[in-house]
Amino acid sequence: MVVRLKDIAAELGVSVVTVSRALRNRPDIAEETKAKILERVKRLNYRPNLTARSLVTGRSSLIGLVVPDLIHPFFGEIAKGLSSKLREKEYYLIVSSSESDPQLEQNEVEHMLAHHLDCFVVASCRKDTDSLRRISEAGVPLVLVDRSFPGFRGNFVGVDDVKVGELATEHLIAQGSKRIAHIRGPATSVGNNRAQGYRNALARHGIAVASNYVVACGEASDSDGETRGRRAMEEILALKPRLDGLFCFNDIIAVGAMERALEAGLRIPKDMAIVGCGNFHYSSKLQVPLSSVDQKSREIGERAAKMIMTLLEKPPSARSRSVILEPELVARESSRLK
Amino acid sequence: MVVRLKDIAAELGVSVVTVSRALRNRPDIAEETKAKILERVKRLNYRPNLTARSLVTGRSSLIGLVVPDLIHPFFGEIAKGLSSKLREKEYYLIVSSSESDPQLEQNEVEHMLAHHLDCFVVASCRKDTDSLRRISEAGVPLVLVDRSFPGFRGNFVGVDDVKVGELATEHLIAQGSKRIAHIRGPATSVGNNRAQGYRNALARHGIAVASNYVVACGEASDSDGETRGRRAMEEILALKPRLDGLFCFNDIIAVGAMERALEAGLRIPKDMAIVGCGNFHYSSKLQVPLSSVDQKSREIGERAAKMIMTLLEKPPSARSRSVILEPELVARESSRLK
DNA sequence: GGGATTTCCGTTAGCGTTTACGAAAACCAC
DNA sequence: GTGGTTTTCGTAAACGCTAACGGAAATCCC
Repeated sequence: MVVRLKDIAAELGVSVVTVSRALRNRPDIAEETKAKILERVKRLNYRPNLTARSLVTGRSSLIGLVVPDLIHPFFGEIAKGLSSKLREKEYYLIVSSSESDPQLEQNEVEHMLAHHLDCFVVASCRKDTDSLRRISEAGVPLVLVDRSFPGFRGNFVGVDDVKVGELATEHLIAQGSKRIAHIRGPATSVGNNRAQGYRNALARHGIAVASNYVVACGEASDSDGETRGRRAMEEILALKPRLDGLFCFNDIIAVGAMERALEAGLRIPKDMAIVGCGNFHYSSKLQVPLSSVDQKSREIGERAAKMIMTLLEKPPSARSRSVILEPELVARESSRLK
Repeated sequence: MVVRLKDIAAELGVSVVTVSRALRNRPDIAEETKAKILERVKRLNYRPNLTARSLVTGRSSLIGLVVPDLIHPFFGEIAKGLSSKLREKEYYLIVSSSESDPQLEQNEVEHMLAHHLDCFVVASCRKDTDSLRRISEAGVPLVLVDRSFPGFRGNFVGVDDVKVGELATEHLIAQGSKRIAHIRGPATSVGNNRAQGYRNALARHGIAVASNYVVACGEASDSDGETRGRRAMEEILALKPRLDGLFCFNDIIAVGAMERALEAGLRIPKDMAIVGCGNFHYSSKLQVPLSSVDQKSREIGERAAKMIMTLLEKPPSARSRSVILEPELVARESSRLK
């Protein structure tokens, strides 16, 4: 049924190894026999069994991607960027969603380890670095995306999240907002850094940071991000005097918050200017087009792919590399006051 | 470094096969030795090398998913549904995006075949069935999702697209629209069936179908779906007398069309009621919340997963199975006239 | 208590490929 | 031509695991 090296070898009266050599373009084979073999290979539509190859070479051509959510446009973009670059080198992506469940993430990593992947790309949803450590212990290269872990040395590709917070907040200040709230994300590097950026910007402009201006909305997982945004907005609406600016951890939360604010009769941006983060492709089509800080998701995927390829092709270096991309503000109606 | 069957066997003074038996819970092993082995396995954190296992069993625990676009919420949902169900049986998903490029799809299928996947799930973007045929010839089970091919017998999971067109159009008629346009999709089963449903509904209500009421927008790939929607709307705006209803092939196109219509000064739904398809999660948040026919994307993924599991666990039956899900209309403001 | 089962475990072979090594053939210089 | 080098190919072993078989020990039955 399926053609093997052996079949081609038998047909041509050469050894299996010779065929293998022709296929991998090895130098120690005569041009003439190589041509003969390749012709037959093509005609029989032969494809090497990568499982067998993997077993002996120890390389699977498989890259594992673990993200909290496959639907989330941010991770979708990363997957797309990764996939398109990896394709060129015939690497394939095996994906898993942790559903923002730390235990599930750990399980998935454990299972994927059994497949002997060449590299892992992980946006971890864990508080600790247990799953990352397991990967490293297994000797598998690892690239973190989006979320870094202060205590964990490793390769990383992501955006400068402090800058994200600064950019958004500076923009709100520039537009004239005086009392600016922040609906913050979870206590990950991302959530912390964006909040830090928010505080930096306020401090730089001599604005005192009122602690009740920062509202936590818990794990901003994506199925209920909107609901969380709505709830957070209710807290904000209760504050006196009324706030006039808001920076949200991400666009999903911003959507929920904005909806709630509109329901409460606020005019956006006149009564409250809002900036989100993520610049999801639908953000421009909303009831009030949402200003957002672009996280360069596509580029994160592409740069991660590039990093993987050097990781796998160069001799393994102990040094870990970081790529920190610059975020970019996309101003739309939700914050356009001037 | 990494633990192998051999290591455990040596440590315990038993044969490799015995350890293998304990791991796979085979009957022909004493409870006592099994317990002893499993304890050691756990302590050493052993995981079987699935590559090696795959080579001998011929089963990889890997399912291939080929879709036109990873960002598209529809396919994202399918991937999520698939992944969550497959996880239970420890199958993993290896994904590839064809970027709506038929040649690329063919290449990707060809490459993935080399990985000896247990099953393929494909939403093909080809006009012919060449890539599907290659999969079948290789003896790999195949489940088509979303798009079926009239000439091709095979397993299928999707929504009843004729019904989709009927549902949308009937709804517009019920809302009082008299002259209803359709921005149709590509000439695939999906595009054709939805257009057919549109015509069915009109015919059923004795409304003549004007051929220039149906506007083709070409390959509705997703990066430029909006632009295509805008362009199609321009054609529609040029028609006299002005149309008052529109059914769009999908929500992305609908977004573009709607934007263009609003720019032209039309009020939606008053001047023109619009229904899209796909019920993307952001459709409800648009400038004018968009009515849409839900295609049950999540369920498609889950049902496909279920189908795969019976395909792989039952002895291979020659009969191919189809699961046709019922679409559901979600009416929102863009079509609410009464 | 002897033959037939049953239970348990080991030996052998093989999955399809690559790596390492060695040998034959061809070529070379003098 | 002889010795050495280069080119080209084949043989053997291995990757980590499982399937198939067979044999020894324990158990059973009457």
